[in-house]
Amino acid sequence: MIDFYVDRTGSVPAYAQLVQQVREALRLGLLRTGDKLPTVREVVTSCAVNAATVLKAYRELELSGLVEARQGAGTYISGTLGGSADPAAMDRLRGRLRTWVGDARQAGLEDDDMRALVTSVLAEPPGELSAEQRAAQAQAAREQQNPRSAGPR
Amino acid sequence: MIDFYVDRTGSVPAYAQLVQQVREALRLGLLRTGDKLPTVREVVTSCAVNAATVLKAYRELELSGLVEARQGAGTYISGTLGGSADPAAMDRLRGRLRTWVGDARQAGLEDDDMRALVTSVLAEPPGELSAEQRAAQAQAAREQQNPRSAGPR
DNA sequence: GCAATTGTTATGGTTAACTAGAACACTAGT
DNA sequence: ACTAGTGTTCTAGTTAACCATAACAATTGC
Repeated sequence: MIDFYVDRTGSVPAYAQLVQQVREALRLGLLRTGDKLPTVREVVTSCAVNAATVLKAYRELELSGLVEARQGAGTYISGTLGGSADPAAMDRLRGRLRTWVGDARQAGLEDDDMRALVTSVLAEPPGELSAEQRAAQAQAAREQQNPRSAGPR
Repeated sequence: MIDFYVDRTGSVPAYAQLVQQVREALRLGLLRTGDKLPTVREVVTSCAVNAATVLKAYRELELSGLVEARQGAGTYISGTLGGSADPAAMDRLRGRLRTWVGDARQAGLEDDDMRALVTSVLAEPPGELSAEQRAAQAQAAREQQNPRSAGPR
């Protein structure tokens, strides 16, 4: 059971935070089709928000086909998000990212610095790879297909 | 000269978008002390927002010590953000991240999937559970929630 | 059938973000 | 001194998010 966390100090609407947490959990595989979301009243008491706010979040999720609400029963996951990726590949990517984050922290970068870097790289137009980057990418792809035969790091 | 971009379709306040763009440019080294920001009226015409909105953004930046506004002259960068990291190290980290993003794309991940992964890794305290352990925990929680049925209906 | 639980709707009020238009105050260049 | 460009303030209005309360509707479990 996902448990929500709402931060009212910022300017991010509470309902948007709830929606985003469900979407993120779906992307990470922490929620699957059939899983039950907390009831509206549970979220109301645990997050100190209004029922209409929770309902707005759940309704937005339902409109995008991610959940299904049934009166008297509850709200259940009914869709997927991106999760078409192989869990094992996902896990390898997470491990490499964890290493990268560790190195970045050691270089003095704060979390926000890393987030800015990610935003910047994701915004770069794809397909402008240098030969060096292409080689590195090919090597990494080989390692991902055959994780046992670890090549030069 | 930075040029702002404001998206009014979402629920993110316009002034917050301006602030965030300046902070991000500072973190990436795209803006330095002494650089001039666009004038209030320039932003008003280029982004179709109100002068009060731009002023609110610039004021917030000034309160956090990042910029300095001088009447009749303009608004200038007067502070730094995190960017204490060595530019060369920054470049290396960017290159590695670019490779990682390429591999993630090849594995079928969308940009939002990667963002969720980054958020998740940044949120885990040093020495956190591995992805497999987290998945196992999520599965156990699901089974405890729905002991006999596999889903709704 | 009945009671408890759940999602849903309705009404009204509060607050903050944003917009609009105008005017003011300071500075730099001529 | 003058003009133009700059940041700044003011008043007023619109919109959206959120809260509070209550009632309604459908399902579940006994």
